[in-house]
Amino acid sequence: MTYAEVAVNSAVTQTYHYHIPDRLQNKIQRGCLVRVGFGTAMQPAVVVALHDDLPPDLADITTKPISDLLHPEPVMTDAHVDLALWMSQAYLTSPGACLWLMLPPGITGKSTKQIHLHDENSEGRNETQQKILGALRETSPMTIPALRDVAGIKTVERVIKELEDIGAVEQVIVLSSPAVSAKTIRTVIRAIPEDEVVDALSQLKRAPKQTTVFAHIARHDYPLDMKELRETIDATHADLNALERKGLIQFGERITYRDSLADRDFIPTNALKLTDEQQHTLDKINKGWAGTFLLHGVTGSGKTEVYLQAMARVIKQGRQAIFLVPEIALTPQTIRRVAQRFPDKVALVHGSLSNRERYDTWRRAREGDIQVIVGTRSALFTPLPDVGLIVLDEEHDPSYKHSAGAMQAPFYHARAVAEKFAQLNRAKVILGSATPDVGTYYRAQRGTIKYLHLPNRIMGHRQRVQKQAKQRGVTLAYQALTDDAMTIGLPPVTIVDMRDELKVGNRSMFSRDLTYALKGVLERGEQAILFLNRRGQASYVFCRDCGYVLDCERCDSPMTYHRQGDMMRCHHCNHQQFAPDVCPNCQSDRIRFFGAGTQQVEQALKTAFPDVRTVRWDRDTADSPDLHETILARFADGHASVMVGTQMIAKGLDLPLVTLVGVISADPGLALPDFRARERAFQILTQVAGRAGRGILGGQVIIQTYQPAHPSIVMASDHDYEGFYELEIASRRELGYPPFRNLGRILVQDTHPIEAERTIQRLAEQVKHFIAKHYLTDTHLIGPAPCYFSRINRLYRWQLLVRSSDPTQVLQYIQPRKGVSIDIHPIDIL
DNA sequence: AGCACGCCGACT
DNA sequence: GTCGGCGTGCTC
Repeated sequence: MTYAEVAVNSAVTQTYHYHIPDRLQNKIQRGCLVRVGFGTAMQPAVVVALHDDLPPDLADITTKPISDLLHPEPVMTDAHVDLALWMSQAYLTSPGACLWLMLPPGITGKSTKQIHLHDENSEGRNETQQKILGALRETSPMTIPALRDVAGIKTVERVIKELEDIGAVEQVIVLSSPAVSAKTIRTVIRAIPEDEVVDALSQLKRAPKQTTVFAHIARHDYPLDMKELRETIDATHADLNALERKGLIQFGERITYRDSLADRDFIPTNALKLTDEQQHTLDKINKGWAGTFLLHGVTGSGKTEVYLQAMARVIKQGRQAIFLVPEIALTPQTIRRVAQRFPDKVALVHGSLSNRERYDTWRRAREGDIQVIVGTRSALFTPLPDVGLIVLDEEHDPSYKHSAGAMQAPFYHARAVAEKFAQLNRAKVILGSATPDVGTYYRAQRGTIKYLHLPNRIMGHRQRVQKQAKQRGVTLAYQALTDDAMTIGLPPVTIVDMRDELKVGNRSMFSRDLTYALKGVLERGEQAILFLNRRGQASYVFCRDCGYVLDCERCDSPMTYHRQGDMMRCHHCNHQQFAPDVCPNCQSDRIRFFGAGTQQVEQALKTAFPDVRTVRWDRDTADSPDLHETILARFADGHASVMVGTQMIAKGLDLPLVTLVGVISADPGLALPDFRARERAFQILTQVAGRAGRGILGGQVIIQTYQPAHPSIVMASDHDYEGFYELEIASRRELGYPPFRNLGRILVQDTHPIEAERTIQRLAEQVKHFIAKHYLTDTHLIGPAPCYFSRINRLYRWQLLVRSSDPTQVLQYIQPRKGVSIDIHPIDIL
């Protein structure tokens, strides 16, 4: 093994070959972190393969040596290297960017270049040179960007090169040391055998303080933390140093981990008794088949208990499990549920951990100290040695996809990556949802993945339920599923046609039905949730009298209103027309409508019911896990009786006192120019509906809409997943959308509108050329057009969608460039 | 990401 | 002619 093939951490798409110097022979393995000279710089790199010989096309190249081994052991397993290389191909991203997903930030340090003043007396030959030398006489060394500011020109590197040639300056490349490392704690331990302790104590008589300290230390035969000794028995440095000098104690170090769960107490729980249905499901998962399962279970059907027991089994086999949840579902409730079942074996991984916490979790996982990871999509890359099971709860959730707006490739989907990783590890994947992604359900129908169904809602165990019922004086109307568990029907859903409300002169945002129901809830001292679908609140136009939505005549997708010029625009094909003054369908002039936010709903509620206590739960009021907990606790404790919120209230909350869920307006999300809009709307409405009536009090759901016949609304109100699926899959088949054809998206983001458009047009030409050259008759382009959200963060956005059996093939030659993102299988096309 | 190379327009 | 700006392509 004399050559190592490595990937550096930059935008380069290739890997490079280096020879292994003698001193590193047998030390370099696949997955090792090394340092190499790359171009003129020093770069950290990961070894992806070892070779006896160079590949033929490199035969006449003189290789550079591997400069250093940065970590004595490989920093990732074979499976992780394989996964990264697969992602690199599947998502058209450099191998380096994929490999670095598996490393904690800061582990490698950064390669920086510093310019030192070498000869004090040298003179610049022109103004620019003089400026640079002047600055360096003030402070040396300086970095290139700093000198660029000083000189006021962009190509400062050239001038520095000239100055280097005349010996005035010197360039030094530094690979800074890692920004994170293990934190150690100083410890002390008794240094003499136990039977000599009494003797030693008697010799310490003249030093009473030392006697106490040593007596304390001597009682333990394991290392004690110095800091703790100082706090508990008031031991000083002097005392300890003296004892050490006398050879009575020994100093040591212990690595400590910053554990984001450390200061929370979890009361261990045992596995719950499964219903027959759950048991059958678990048995199927535990059987031989290594692959993917779809666990389709309505809200409250006990999916989580199945996950936990499947995880327990894997852990018993000495392997590890990963439990992924959507971003907004990473609530204390969820974490507690898992952490209580596997005490001291769980770590939490998500995007807002500090670098230290991330590094420590990474280390602990590598060392086999962690059996279960709970976290969001990036938790997939935790370096567990032998993953046996990956669970994706709410697998349809869009936060599993890292979307292109984020700029940081690869734009992967955690579901696809989890399945690939499981395949490499011979592990299983459980995809759980009450409303599976249409593509996932399609695969289950075709038998590519195994389908498991939990159709019944469990209310709780008979004894607990009966006790509750007695306390509240409620008669039970539920049937027993087994001896222990009772099931409960899904709550009845009423669809309210808001056009009728207008006809009778009700212009408030609450229909008569919803007002009446709220009144009842408040009188009985129960609780209600009011849900507002704010996705796509951006200005679309529809008729408040007949529900008509203006669609593009070419694309059949809703058009967007732009205040500038009073224009309607299609964000698929860029077709424009004037905004109508009257509804083309019913001639009403009430055709513009812009929806309300949570504050307005809260206001309206207080106007209607002056005494009501409310909480608002949306991204504005809760942007950290702690705030989530506070808001939730306020509601769960009964301090408020109505919760007003957006998307996030739809997720896994178990609030038994909630007997009414009101959807203020189901319409906004339906009008988005996104082929997944119907699916998203169905999912969110179904989930919201599932929030009501989880306790003994029963419950009801009221959905307000201007489109009462819309399939997403009707099917959600019937809790009819299969019905919705049949309709949706037929439409996808007809229009050639996933899962029948695949999408690729080129997104251009630029501070300059014209520049953005020019770039996308140029890229579109390249793609068209490629399609023509290869006679790709099954490939179609949608756009280029401005994105629905045409400007985000001061960046103008244009996109081109490629619809094809293999978008990766079509887009593989697009040059990676700043501001251009390629997203394979995008979920976000707005 | 850097950095070299090469083309091009502006200025002396 | 020369200098600096800018686009393109390469780094084992």
